[in-house]
Amino acid sequence: MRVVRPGFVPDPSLSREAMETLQREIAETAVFEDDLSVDPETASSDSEQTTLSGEAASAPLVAGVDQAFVDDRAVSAVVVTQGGAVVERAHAVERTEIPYIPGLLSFREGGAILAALERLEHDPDVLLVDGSGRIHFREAGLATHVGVTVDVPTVGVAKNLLCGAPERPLDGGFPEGTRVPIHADDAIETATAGTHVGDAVQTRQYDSPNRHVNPLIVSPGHRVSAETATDLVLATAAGYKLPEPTRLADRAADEAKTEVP
DNA sequence: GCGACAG
DNA sequence: ATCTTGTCGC
Repeated sequence: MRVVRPGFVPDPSLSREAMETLQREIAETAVFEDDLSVDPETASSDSEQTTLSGEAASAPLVAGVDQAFVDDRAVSAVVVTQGGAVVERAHAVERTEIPYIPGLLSFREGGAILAALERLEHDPDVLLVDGSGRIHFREAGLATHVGVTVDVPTVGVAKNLLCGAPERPLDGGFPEGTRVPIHADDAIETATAGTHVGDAVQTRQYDSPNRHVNPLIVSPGHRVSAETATDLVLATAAGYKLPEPTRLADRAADEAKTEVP
């Protein structure tokens, strides 16, 4: 897949000020409503499906994107899946020009991700990106930045909350399938306080008391609503905390990392 | 000045 | 994210 909005390609040489200005522009362009060809119910694990009319329908292409690092190099891996099966894998290695700065992650990792996406022969119907989407100070997290730049539906899947107010405390975890709404707070300067910007999602939980799994933080990246973003994550999770496409991309990045000079 | 902060 | 063995718990 290709860049559709060249002006949004993350440029690490920009000043912090310019980066933030670009993010506000990206947020205005982003669509936090459903505009995708994926039905979460058919996104899970049985590859070929059948429609009500008996027509053969192929499951949507759901891709996972994740990065690994080796010194000043970022390795971005993309794994495209369809009904749980791997359709294609691609990865790219790019130098990181700036350090990790909360709120500006896309300017550090975005370039490598776009490079990996451009090597894909199949265009995913939706991308699960590691990190935040709309749950961001200017509603332009990594998932949103990437989604808007290539104009593909994206979902942000993070392990920690960047900002925003959970409807209930997230400590201790919840039963599997639980979703706790996260609302915009003062830290999210571009949204009206109270706006539903994402969910804490419990994709997995231990049976007994003592130990517990923390929920994932899911938010819309682009062309996906908060509800659908969570539906997709729950539908593609298969017994583990991370959704399958993300887990696959995770280890693909680690493998690729091994072969980096 | 203090706090808060994805990967 | 990354550096890393054992260890606690199911």
